Amino acid sequence: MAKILVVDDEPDALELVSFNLKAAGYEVVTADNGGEALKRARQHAPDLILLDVMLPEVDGLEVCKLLRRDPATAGIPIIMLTAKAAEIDRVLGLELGADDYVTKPFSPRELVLRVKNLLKRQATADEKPEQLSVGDLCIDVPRHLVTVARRRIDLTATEFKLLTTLASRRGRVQSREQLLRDVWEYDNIIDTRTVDTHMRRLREKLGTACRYLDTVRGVGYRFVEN
Amino acid sequence: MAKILVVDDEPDALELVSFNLKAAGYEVVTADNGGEALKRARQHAPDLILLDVMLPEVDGLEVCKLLRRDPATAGIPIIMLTAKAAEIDRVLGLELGADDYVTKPFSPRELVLRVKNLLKRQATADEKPEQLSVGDLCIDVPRHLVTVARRRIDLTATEFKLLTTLASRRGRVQSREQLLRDVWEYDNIIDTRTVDTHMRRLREKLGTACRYLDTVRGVGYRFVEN
DNA sequence: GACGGGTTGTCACTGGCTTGTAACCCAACC
DNA sequence: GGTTGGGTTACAAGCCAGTGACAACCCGTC
Repeated sequence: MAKILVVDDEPDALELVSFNLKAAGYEVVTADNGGEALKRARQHAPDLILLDVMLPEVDGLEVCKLLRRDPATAGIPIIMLTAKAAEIDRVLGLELGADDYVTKPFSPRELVLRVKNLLKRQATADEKPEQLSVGDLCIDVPRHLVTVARRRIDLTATEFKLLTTLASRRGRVQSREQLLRDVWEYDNIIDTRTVDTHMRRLREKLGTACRYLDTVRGVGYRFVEN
Repeated sequence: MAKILVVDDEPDALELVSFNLKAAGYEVVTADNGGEALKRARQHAPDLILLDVMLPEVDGLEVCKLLRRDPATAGIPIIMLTAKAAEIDRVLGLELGADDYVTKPFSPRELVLRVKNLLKRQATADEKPEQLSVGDLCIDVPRHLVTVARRRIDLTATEFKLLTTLASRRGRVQSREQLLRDVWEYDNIIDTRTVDTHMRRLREKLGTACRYLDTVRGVGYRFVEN
């Protein structure tokens, strides 16, 4: 199962967390200071890091920053452990890029739940193949290329993003609000027919391949499952 | 609002806690010994349990362990009440999996605060299951797909929401008013036969699977327990 | 800076499906 | 046997997605 690096300078806390993670079936690696943490992270390539903010010498925030800077560890999800809820949500999310945090004192069960959740999110996010293809439709994301039955289709930037967003969540219905958030990056959702219009253009260009795009009345749009 | 099970053998303490929780708007169920606690927990499926450590016969620690072992109650957050702070934080966290503890004597205000906090944490951590399935009926929420015996059933948005609302509260009767609030998001409840009509359409489309939908005369509708 | 092609967001219109309501009927309960 | 409450049928209003048109905008070129 997944390997987790736990970083904390207090032996008791380290023990508490390790015990519970092991009980939940995870493999655990520990470190009791920042330098050690960086070394272990590179060495063991854990699937997730639990990082205490309060550490002697190099503190947790710094460690987090360094982990993110190193390409070898930049992709590893991090959960920060902290005593102060107030300070954290500002600094953490924005500057450092931790993925979640748990405030002390925490219940072991909650911690394990968070770990589980984050690993799951990671797992689903990870499967980001560069090429999506279904039937005779093929989408090459980095090349920004779409083909239907080997014939190239020219899409605009928005159309392409709309298509890939739908295709990457194949089978799941996406509401118009969801699409506006993810494709257009609109925060405040205003009522327009923008999504519909773009779907129409997309379908028109896709020709026969438009059969992969479902409308779910009253809900949104969906890329067919198979 | 949330339902809380309070377990304590001293009537005064029980009364004090109950009173304050009720004042804070919670529904309260009580038990004055371990056996009773286990029974009530299974029976009422509370959202949180307040558990005194010192109980006659089966003590609180044991109750906690047993609650965790039973799948029906394993997911319910537990706050332990104890006189001794020292003993608890190690034992508790490691072996038992309580989520928080409060040392006696406590201020009612603090207790309510802890309860509120834990419920909030729970709410955010809780992931609702994406797929509901009973017998040959399968409901996939993100895909917006319903199948009966592998055959796909086309439902309208309202029908789908009605079905998932009932199915997610399996076994519990939902009044028409409740359904109008949750499915239709109506504030002011007017007396119509809207719910009935939709139930009829839903049953018609579900075919044989309509056996999962009960009518409870004079009360409302229910998705069968199993 | 003016022009032109391409892209994008908004709007009005429309047909069809969804949905709320009323009327009627039947079954269960008293 | 009356009454209550839900099932059933029918229907009109309203909503919703598809569509065509268009103005605003971006961006490269002249």
